[in-house]
Amino acid sequence: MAVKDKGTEQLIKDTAKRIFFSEGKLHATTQDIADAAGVNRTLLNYYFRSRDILFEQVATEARQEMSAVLDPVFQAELEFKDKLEKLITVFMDQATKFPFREMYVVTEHNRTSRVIPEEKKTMIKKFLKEISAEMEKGKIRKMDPKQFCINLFALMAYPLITTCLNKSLYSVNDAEYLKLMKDRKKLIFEMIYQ
Amino acid sequence: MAVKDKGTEQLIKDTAKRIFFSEGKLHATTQDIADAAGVNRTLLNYYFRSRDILFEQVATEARQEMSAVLDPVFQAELEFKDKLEKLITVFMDQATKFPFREMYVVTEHNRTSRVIPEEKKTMIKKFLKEISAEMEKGKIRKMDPKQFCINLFALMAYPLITTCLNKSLYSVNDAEYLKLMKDRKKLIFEMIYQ
DNA sequence: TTGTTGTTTGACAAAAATGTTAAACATAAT
DNA sequence: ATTATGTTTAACATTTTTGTCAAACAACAA
Repeated sequence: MAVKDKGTEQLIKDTAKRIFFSEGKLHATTQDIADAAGVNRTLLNYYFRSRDILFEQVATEARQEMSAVLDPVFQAELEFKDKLEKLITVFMDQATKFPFREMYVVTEHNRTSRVIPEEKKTMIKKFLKEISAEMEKGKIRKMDPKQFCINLFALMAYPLITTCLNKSLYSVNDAEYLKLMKDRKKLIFEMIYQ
Repeated sequence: MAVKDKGTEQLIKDTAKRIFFSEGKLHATTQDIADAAGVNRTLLNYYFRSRDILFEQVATEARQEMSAVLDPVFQAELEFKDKLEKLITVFMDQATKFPFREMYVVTEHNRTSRVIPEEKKTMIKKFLKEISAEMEKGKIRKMDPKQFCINLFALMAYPLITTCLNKSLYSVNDAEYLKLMKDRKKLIFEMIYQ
């Protein structure tokens, strides 16, 4: 029997997150999740009433977990350089564990066109200002600061979403690809800063 | 009634591609597709026998269309600089029309771990060699050429997948985002070359 | 006209996925 | 031992999605 330390409810959520965010099986059924968790499917209904509620809760927690990790970095009182390094480290560690979590949020956003809270937008605007300031200092190539942000997240997120495909395309094994991803932290920083 | 010039069979495939690759509705049912095409759902079975066959055919054609557009550029006898510019133009035009086509191929690849044909790998190896040569010439920052490739596709593909989310996050409208994407062609080139 | 072919439709059947219920079970408190 | 509480299970019901089929239809040839 699987580990049920934190209780069945938590086990079910953790399993759903693993299937969605780590394995990228976006079409998983409740039966798939129950099987992977080693529990009776009925328990998903017992704890979450319905599939939709479970999925919504998982999506909500995904957003919260991302915010909990990223927001403190965005808002930290750090030199921009240090903030950027921190951001890259933190984001890529997360994206290594849960490469499809952002993709899940994106497709959910497409489906529901959920509203982004104002404070989040404000936070981003402040970050964009910091980027602009850094451009003035000549530390970053001049461009629309939004482009800088878009570049940053593209460079971090995309290679982990396409891990499986890339390993095939470039004929590298798991260890080699992991090494590539590890090296990227420094590489991305050097690419966009100074 | 919708345009059925190219015949119902083609209309169904085109509609499926639009829903999957342009709108990013990866969970679409046969009924969704039939409705969007304005035809009776039974016709999907009449022309394609089953949902799986239709979806597989759509995936196969997606790969073929991407190859048909990209391979000639990869294999063209051009200065690396020109090849790179061409690649960016061609890829981003495609990705603008079908932002989720690559994502579809990726998730399909995850599901089926389909084998990449040897000639494709060979083509990529040759491209990686060209990248190495360009690094020797000092035209590209030195790094593992695979990283260069990964960077390139990340910068091109990701912003279009996350269009909807980004428009919300950065508070820009459709026209402004389109402009950003248009400007990216030049921006990406300048970022990774010279 | 009649027959032939391919296409389209609605009614129905089957399969897949989700939801509900009552009963079994475990555990601890009384 | 009994009751109470929360958890788990199997059997069943419902809903959703997919597949089949016979009949209707259209266009055209004999």
